[in-house]
Amino acid sequence: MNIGEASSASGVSAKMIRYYEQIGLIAPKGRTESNYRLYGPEEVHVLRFIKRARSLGFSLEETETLLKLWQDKSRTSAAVKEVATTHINDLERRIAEMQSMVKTLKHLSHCCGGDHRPDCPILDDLAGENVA
Amino acid sequence: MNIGEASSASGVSAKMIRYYEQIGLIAPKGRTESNYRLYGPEEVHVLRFIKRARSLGFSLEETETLLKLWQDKSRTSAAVKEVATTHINDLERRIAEMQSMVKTLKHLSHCCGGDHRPDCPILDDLAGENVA
DNA sequence: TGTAAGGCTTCCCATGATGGGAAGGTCAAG
DNA sequence: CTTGACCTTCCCATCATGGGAAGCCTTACA
Repeated sequence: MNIGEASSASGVSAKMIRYYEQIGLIAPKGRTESNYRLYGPEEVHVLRFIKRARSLGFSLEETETLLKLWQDKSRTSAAVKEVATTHINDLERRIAEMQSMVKTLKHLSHCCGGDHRPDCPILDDLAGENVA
Repeated sequence: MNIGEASSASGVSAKMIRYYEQIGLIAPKGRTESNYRLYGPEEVHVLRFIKRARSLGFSLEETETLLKLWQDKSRTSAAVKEVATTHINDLERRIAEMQSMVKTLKHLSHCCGGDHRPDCPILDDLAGENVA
């Protein structure tokens, strides 16, 4: 199967498949005489794996680690769990940061008239004027 | 004041001050004979404004909008509030996405032994095997 | 059989916000 | 007068993705 078919079978764009190949994540099974990349069901499976990992927020580097663990039959589930746990902690840290932003912004918005007048506690806060 | 002083007075790195200048966010008050950038308290105030906006998660583009509104004495607070509201919605959407990832990952982690054995529901999920 | 359409190749560029670092000019203190 | 700390511009890297050009290949149809 060509790259276009592998793309629609996996949901990963052809552009990305080539990029993943470039960074060593996945190689085509071979090439045709005319240099077209060739993929089999194995490769599509790997592409789906990558896509699922990305959709759970894993970086490509983490995804590579997970992929290697997947292919390593002598892995321990502890090793996998550690990658996941680290990622969960990272996500939770970022969520907390954003929630803090939202909290501040909602407070400022609540205090802002939102009318035709120029007075605005949001701008006052950004300008460092301790009004709100 | 030179860029170094403006940097420590505002908390924005010299590198970033130059970048913000490049994209048209802030210009130095002038230059010395030897081409050094010169800043006054006004400019430091603007830099602090930018920094605060960034810390609330606004993009540089949104920050530019807010900066223009700040400097426009005939702005309406409604215009400012709209920028903030859009940003809040964006943050909340991203928070929800990440929370969904965390939820899934926590479930998978919970089901994962985390021991010396290779069996791992996390990998099974990534591989598309509907085990967990 | 010729041609047109669409798929494939590689290569370069852009994003957003930030940092690293080199090469070279400037300033202030000793 | 030298040294070190500052400043200048310029280029490169990050992370994951997309856009697009130039050129080759394949397939389908007239």
